[in-house]
Amino acid sequence: MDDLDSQILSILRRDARTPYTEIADQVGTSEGTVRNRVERLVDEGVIERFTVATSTGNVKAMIEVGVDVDVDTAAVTDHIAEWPAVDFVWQVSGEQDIVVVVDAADTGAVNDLITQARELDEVVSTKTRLILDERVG
Amino acid sequence: MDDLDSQILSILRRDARTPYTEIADQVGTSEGTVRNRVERLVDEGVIERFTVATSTGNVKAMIEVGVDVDVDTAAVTDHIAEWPAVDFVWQVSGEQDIVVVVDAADTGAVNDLITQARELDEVVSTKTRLILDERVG
DNA sequence: TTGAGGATTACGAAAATCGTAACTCACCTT
DNA sequence: AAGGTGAGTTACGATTTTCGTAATCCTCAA
Repeated sequence: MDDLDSQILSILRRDARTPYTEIADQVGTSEGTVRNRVERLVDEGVIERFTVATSTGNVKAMIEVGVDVDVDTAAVTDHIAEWPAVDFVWQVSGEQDIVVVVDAADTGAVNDLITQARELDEVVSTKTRLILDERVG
Repeated sequence: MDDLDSQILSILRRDARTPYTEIADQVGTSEGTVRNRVERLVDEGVIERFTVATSTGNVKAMIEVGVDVDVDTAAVTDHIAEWPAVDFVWQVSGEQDIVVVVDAADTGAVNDLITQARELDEVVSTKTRLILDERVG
């Protein structure tokens, strides 16, 4: 993972369909080198997979969830990850324990998810933030 | 968004680099149709972008950033998005204004980013949470 | 200096993409 | 019913990208 790898990754993160030839031009090397490096990054698992970010709706939000101290946080995390419209579920350090990133059809759907979370016995608090805008690094 | 679109999306989610020709074979149509539909899905915003899921096997964190009231939050957001190791930058509602999701080499690199953020004139506060575990929905 | 191993480049063949024109088909209008 | 319209699909040649492989370059160590 040197500087060249990082540059390639940052281009692919923005658009994973950028041709090797164009990446090569941008980072100042040859198509073959880009190809070799991308293959290596995939082998090493640095690139997990090529995918599409879909937005079924248009409201994104972060829901911070607090759970009881004696709860199996990982189990709750797994459970929530199964819900529709959920992009990520993170176990985090800090006041709350779980952060759920959702991409819902509308604010109503976000609200449904919050309600659903609050109804879990393990959950003691939620705090929601709408994501107003997103930039990709 | 009919059934054909869904099939195409599900193939792209699995591997966004699947050629149109192969998708066409799998869903029983022509390359041109797949191409038209993917283009339409992109135009409609259903497909936000083609990207790579990376796991540098390292330290992920959420950095919540508060900025001064009279600051152009969007400009700060754009600026931070350029930093290395930054996955997303979100403008959010709530106490803080910006959430930066980073995937850094180690805790030291996370710390560097926090320092870098605090050094911006516009930034008045930061709060960091390590992401201990991630599930995808 | 010499050799080895890994990374990079070069290049032709194969494959995919792209632009565009022709075609199909459902739906309207008269 | 005939004719027209427009969205979606197919066809196909030109262009671009990918892919396999061989040659070259570089660095390090013996």
